[in-house]
Amino acid sequence: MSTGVLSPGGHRASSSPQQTSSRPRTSFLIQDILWDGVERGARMDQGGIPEDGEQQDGPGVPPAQPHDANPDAETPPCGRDPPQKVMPRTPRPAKRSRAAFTHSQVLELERNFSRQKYLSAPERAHLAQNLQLSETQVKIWFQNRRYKTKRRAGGSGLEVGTTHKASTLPPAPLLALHGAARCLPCLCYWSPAAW
DNA sequence: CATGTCAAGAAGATGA
DNA sequence: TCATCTTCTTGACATG
Repeated sequence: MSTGVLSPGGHRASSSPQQTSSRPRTSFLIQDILWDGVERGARMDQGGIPEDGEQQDGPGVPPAQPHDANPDAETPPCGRDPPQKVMPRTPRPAKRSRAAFTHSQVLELERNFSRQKYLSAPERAHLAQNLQLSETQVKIWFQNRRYKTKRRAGGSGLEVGTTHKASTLPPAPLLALHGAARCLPCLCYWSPAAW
């Protein structure tokens, strides 16, 4: 990877249909990870979201202190951001938590994504730093975003809405939405169905 | 309660 | 060998 964007063709496992043989989903691994989450459970009460030790990039241990850890996180006007859902406090071993990125974080991510679908390591690092997220989170976010885009747009033309019915949207207007989001505060939660 | 979304986990594939 | 990719699944949440 030199500088610049990783060309999608650079890596990419083409479109090899992976034998989706019933993979033995390993829930235990998650628990394993959350193992120490038990301790974290205490912390979870605070924000509802645990923190994980950041690791360079290693999959497995999710990083970060996203969401509310972001000073940038202005209370979203109408988003689903509010990470502090009054959690009844779970006595049980901390479950896998779902980090909710803040409005501004998502905005920035989206903005970057609309410019480049692939980030180089330096770019990712920079973005992560800017957003106060871990590189892993940024990486995962881009992965998920690409996949989602593909699925949604992918349906475009072909089996639209085989699985989803949200196929009714134009595949691209990320930027357009961004602009709109800036103008319309309530778009902060760009109706998910509209992606 | 059913369904959808999201972030992340995991398996397999690939290029350097 | 490693990092990253794609794809699918899982688990937590949100909403109708």
